[in-house]
Amino acid sequence: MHQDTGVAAARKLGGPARDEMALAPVLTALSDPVRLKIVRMLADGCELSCGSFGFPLAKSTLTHHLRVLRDAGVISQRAVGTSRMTCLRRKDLDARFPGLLDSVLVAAAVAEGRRYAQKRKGTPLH
Amino acid sequence: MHQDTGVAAARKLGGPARDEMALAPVLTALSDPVRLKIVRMLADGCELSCGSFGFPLAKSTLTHHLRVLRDAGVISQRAVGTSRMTCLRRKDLDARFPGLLDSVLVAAAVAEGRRYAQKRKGTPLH
DNA sequence: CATGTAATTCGACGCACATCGAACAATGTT
DNA sequence: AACATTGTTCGATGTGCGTCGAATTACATG
Repeated sequence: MHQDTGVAAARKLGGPARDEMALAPVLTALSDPVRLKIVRMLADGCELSCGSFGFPLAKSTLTHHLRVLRDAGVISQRAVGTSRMTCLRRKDLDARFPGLLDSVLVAAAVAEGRRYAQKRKGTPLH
Repeated sequence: MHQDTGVAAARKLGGPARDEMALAPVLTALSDPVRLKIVRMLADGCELSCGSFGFPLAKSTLTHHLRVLRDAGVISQRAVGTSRMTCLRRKDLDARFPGLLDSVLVAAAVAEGRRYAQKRKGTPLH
């Protein structure tokens, strides 16, 4: 089958191991508006299927973006039926790059003119 | 023929105003290894001339990278003799995107295997 | 088995970017 | 004035990325 080809590779729908996550790919992944939006949608810990994002994009384009995020280690995906559920690898990200994801999420909210209601507890939005 | 986005295109050497700084350009600027290195070199508040970076790059390439950083609002430059002194716009960055720069600097240090010696004290040098 | 749904792979296209060298401009220095 | 130092601007080039549509795989269900 397919086992880690040593460096990089990022096989297995899971992406790189925590220690193998590099900074540049993460920043590159987050620097695209579409991908940043994806990350923001997943920020509350939910799992979404590819079709649930609702972007006006070709499916192949979405697949591409999700692969960039996955290869960088930002998200992970698991197969459920014919779908692929996507979620943030928040724990790994926070462990590897403390504070980075949070500050990017805050910055994204700020840049959008909104306020970041430090959720992650009682307040369920949408 | 080079860009001039029309929207506040960094007309003076100072780059965009604090409120006009956007997130994507900042992340894009930081996602390049050369530019990230530049930012790290400036992280302690020092001012550096273009020649002081010591990169094995053509001067025009360095100019390009500095312009990307400046247009994003990450650095500012001022003319001193025949040199251009470059420094981080830390205050503006921290005000606009709280925690972002610090977490990126920490992440860069982590990704390099080193430790980040939180050398930020209350002393506003210069 | 046939049909349908969900997502990936596969070119292909256009644009943006990192890089370079050469020419230009601005500012010292002799 | 002539020269040296420091950066910028100007093409040019190769690579990578975002986008698409069409073909393909994987799974579910009639």
